[in-house]
Amino acid sequence: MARSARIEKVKQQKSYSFFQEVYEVVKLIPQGRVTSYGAIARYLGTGMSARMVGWAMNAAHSDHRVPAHRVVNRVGLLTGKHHFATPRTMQERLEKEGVQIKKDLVQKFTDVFWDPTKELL
DNA sequence: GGTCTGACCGGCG
DNA sequence: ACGCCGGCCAGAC
Repeated sequence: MARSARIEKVKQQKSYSFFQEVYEVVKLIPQGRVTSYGAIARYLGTGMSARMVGWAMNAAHSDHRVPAHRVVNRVGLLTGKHHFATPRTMQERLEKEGVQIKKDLVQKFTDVFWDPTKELL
């Protein structure tokens, strides 16, 4: 097999498993709760690379089984709303689950926050 | 190769 | 919890 083809395969497998790990965690977020990119990153052991979790969400865009709207940034801001069908999709889905939002900010954030490192084993 | 850009985060003021 | 900064790392030029 050609060298470049092998590298491509490794990269695909790497990103595949990383995406899958992220998706599995996101799928476990209960309705009406939210978590943050950094919390997922810590849970997966990727530490400070929370950006990669956000990057993984871009790929999750196609997968409707992944409730990406339940992932916000560390202060409860809906930073990913522009990546949904419309800029209001994310907020509407959350409000339908009972999450209060004002000015793109999740209200009672500490109560609604779901930390995988604490809730999962 | 360098350089820039993010759905980010922790620390500091 | 506002604002800035340095760190993070994959992808696009």
